[in-house]
Amino acid sequence: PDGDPLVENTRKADWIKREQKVTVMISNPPDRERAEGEGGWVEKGREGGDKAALLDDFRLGGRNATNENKLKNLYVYFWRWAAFKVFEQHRSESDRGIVAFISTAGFLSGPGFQGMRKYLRETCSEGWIIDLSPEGIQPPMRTRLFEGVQQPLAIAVFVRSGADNELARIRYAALDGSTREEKYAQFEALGPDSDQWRSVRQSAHAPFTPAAQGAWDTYPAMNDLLPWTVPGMLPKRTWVYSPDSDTLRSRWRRLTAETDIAEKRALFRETQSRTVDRQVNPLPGSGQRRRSMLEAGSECPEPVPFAFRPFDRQWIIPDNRVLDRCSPQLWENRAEGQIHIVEQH
DNA sequence: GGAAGGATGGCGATATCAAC
DNA sequence: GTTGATATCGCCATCCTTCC
Repeated sequence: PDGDPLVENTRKADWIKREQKVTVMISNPPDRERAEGEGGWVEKGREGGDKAALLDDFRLGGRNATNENKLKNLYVYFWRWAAFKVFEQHRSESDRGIVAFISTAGFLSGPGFQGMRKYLRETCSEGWIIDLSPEGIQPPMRTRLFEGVQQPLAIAVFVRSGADNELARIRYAALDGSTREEKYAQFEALGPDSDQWRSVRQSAHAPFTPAAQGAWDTYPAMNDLLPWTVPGMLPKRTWVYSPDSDTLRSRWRRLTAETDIAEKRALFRETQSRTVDRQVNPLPGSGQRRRSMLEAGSECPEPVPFAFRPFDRQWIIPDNRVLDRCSPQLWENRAEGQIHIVEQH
């Protein structure tokens, strides 16, 4: 109701968020992936408005669009809103501002965030990246600044000090202490003029990670030497591979002998793309007809050896009905004497 | 004194989404 | 139907406390 102090405060806060010029924004934005629909007008644009959604400025579209579902994350919505509020909304009054966020570090180098990096480089004059988790995903407990957070984290400070056409000059430093306390000590010692700062690559889409020292960048990339790559198989069920092939045959017999349909579905481990009754095209080169698991007999397709992991050779059931992603190109190029190189990601 | 069960951390696996 | 990346998910060994 009117007059309620909480309501009044909320109105004032909304007014500041909507109308007031904000020069400095400091925050630890919430993080949640798959947050489509929770970004309000930042994500979807205003209803009936003719302007595109703010988030579109973080998108490259085209071939990169397949990676850009990663932008549907609460922390990205907050980044985009903060950048609008500080750098864009009141540009005619003042062209200066600072956004300083601690958030997950995915935007530093993820391919889906190339458009976000381009925006920040083009909008800002300078940037500082403090990588809090150079260990990568799931750092050891003792080095985590927040114990419950398995994701890599980073502090990013971006400054716009006026209109210019130069890309932002960005520096990078990592806190690589082996304990939380060491990291805090490194952080305390870090200042704007410290000599730990390393320059970040200059091009608009490049990761916010340091440029290579020495000759590394002059070496040929893996894709230059081996231009043909395909993803490996992703069965989405663990029973289809095993270190020995007899285990696979007995599992197959157990599954095909099951007459209770609910039990059969459970044993099969159904997913969105593979169910016991779905008709599935055969693997390339197998010459079988399109059929479902319900028609399968007790005879297991002859297991074939495959590279489960580097240096870990196992056996797999070569049947597309049990493989969510069989990687058809891989099967098409399966031939006697063919050599495959496994690239770890 | 030993069984039971919760809490924790290590480790590898997998569900999920939209674009294509 | 296929694809890439992830403040996840799930299993399991270990440690610790509680209970009988």
